[in-house]
Amino acid sequence: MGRTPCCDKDGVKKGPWTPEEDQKLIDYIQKHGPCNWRTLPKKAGLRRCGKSCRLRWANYLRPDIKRGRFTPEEEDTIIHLHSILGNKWSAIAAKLSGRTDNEIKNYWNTHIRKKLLRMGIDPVTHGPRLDLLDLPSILSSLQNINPSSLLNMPSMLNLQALLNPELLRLATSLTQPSLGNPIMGNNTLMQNQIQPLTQNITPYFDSAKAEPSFEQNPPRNYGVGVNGRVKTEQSFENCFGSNNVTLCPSSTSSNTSAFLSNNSNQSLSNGSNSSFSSVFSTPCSSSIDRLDSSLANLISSACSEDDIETYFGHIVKKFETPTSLDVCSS
DNA sequence: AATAGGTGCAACCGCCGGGAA
DNA sequence: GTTCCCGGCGGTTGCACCTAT
Repeated sequence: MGRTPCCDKDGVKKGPWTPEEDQKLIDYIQKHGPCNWRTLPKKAGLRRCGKSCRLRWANYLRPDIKRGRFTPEEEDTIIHLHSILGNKWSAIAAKLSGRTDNEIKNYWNTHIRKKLLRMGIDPVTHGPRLDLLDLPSILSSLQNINPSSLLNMPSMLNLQALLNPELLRLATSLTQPSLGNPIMGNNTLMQNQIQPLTQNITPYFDSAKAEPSFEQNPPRNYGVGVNGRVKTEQSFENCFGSNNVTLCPSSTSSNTSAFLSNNSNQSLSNGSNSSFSSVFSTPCSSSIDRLDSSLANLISSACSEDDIETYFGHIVKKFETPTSLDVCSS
């Protein structure tokens, strides 16, 4: 049995609200409060559906609604929350006082979404646009890594004071045989070595300190982060520390994809469309020297927390996604 | 000046979950 | 346990306005 309509369709007005209708609704709610939307229109003298009244009140007439353009801070908040919550507009609206879910949804679809697309960022995953990536070459180059090199992983974990925790997550993900990881297979030795070491990781990265406003640290431009803000020297020092790392601003430097497709031992400053890349300077930290060159290059190729997180997030996710073969074999 | 295409946003639609009967 | 109602949510539509040609 289907639901009965929320209102009698006959005689119910649709379309834009007139100022008179608005006033009737406001008057009624101010007098009686917003209760029982189904019966409200009749009592208020409106030829409208109760749902329409609720929407009009919630999205337009409510006195606590903030009008006007979204501030950069609000935009940052929306992007951040969307990366966590997805299209949960009401949940996002709950964190932004005075903004409605409808308003945020509209703003996302008309402004932020397009802005992210222009920046090469997938507005759904908040990772790089997969339609711009040569994913097969990325995956094939990863598969070319010598598995024995990953035995140095504990050394890499010693870098936790320097490196982005997302890199750490990547490294540990690469060693998870349970994820159908094509590199490690069922290497339980690796698992046994890595698992204990990853128990007590305390990343240096402090998201509260990352990416301070451009106004505070304008001098050097290291590219644009996911939220569109310009990364600065200070923001990277906040992420990685400044002792062993030199960041190289570059407009045409290699991105992770291009680097990985080379499966390289090379520096990364050639030919890419990445908004940011950086390389470790020489001398590298001694810890990095201890790593296998393939893995070291994997790490050094992607000092941008945004780049590495998004690129490898996709790759790891790819590993985690069961294929038809996986399903058959299990 | 005319008009086609793009943009922004209010409003609608269909579906869902929770709770009352 | 089932049915029904209500409020709420996310996706989509329609239209006014803007911009480029």
